Amino acid sequence: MTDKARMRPTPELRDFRHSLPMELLKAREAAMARFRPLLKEWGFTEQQWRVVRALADSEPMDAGQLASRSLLLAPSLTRILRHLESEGIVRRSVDGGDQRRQIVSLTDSGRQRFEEAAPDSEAAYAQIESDFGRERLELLYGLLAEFYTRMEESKPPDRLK
Amino acid sequence: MTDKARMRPTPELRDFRHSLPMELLKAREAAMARFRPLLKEWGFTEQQWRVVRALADSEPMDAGQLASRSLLLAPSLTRILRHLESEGIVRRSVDGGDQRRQIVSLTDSGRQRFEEAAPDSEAAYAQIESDFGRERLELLYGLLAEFYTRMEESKPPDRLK
DNA sequence: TGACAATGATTAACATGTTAAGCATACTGT
DNA sequence: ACAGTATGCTTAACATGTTAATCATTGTCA
Repeated sequence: MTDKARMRPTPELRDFRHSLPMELLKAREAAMARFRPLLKEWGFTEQQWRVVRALADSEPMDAGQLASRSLLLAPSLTRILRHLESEGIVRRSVDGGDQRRQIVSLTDSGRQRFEEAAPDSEAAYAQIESDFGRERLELLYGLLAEFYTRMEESKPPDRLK
Repeated sequence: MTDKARMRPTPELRDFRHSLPMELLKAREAAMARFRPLLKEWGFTEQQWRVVRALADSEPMDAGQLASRSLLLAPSLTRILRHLESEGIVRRSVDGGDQRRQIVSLTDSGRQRFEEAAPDSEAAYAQIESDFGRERLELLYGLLAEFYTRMEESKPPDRLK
């Protein structure tokens, strides 16, 4: 690790643009640019859509699992569920066995709204796949998965399981 | 586009976890987990640090370039600069040639605070590189760059140049 | 069983993300 | 010079990110 530093001609830092978090952010923004306007048409924010998708995938679910699967922190999820509930998209109830747990499920109307918006979302995804190439996309998925696996192995995190 | 849908045995959507934006987010979170606590020690948020880094890299700069290089939207940058200015970290002045432009530069104190925090940041980056492997990291950088290049080519975006 | 720690969710407070609107300065053509 | 438009930044309003504190319910163990 000092080896690399020693070989540098100057003690300057690496080019500040060579930052992994920023590169990941740029790529993510490039992808989201394909989804955001579309989701807006259907009345969902990016995060609301993640929640609805997670529920549509396997419902019902307690809030903890939901947070983890939709990559949201608890306080954000609390607010989002309050909003989605007021829109009649989700329903909350307390777990019988553990009064602390919230069981969340889609309402009929919620599932319907998901099914309306889903084809557009799928189309955007297919377009990305086509623009970037299926093989390269799979390679990228693999690298990303490998990356965060390594990160979690070598340093104990407490966030976003 | 309908071709692919027709070939599916069931009309179900792909596994909702197989979402590129979410995978990018997970990877980014895994990386940021190494930086956030450290930056907090030095009194910077992630975004404030991006701004200070950009300035330390090439100063002075107008607000437009700064937004672009630190991957921030204008309204966010406005608030962050107001904060950094009140902390005595940056200084703002109007461009002589174009009264609309803000020229932003680091104060001596700002540069000093950057130089204090930078080694920790570099160390965290070196650790990530070591944990994931230099070659794989380079491969990932390349794929990410290729990805957003493709995204920008095939669809005209107006965000985060 | 009764203090005590652990857990699941919410609230609080501040920072940022996101879109649209606003405002001042600069540019353009006539 | 002047109306019209474009540009650079700020404000506004709402949604989410982030950390810490709070609150109720559970689990533990003496």
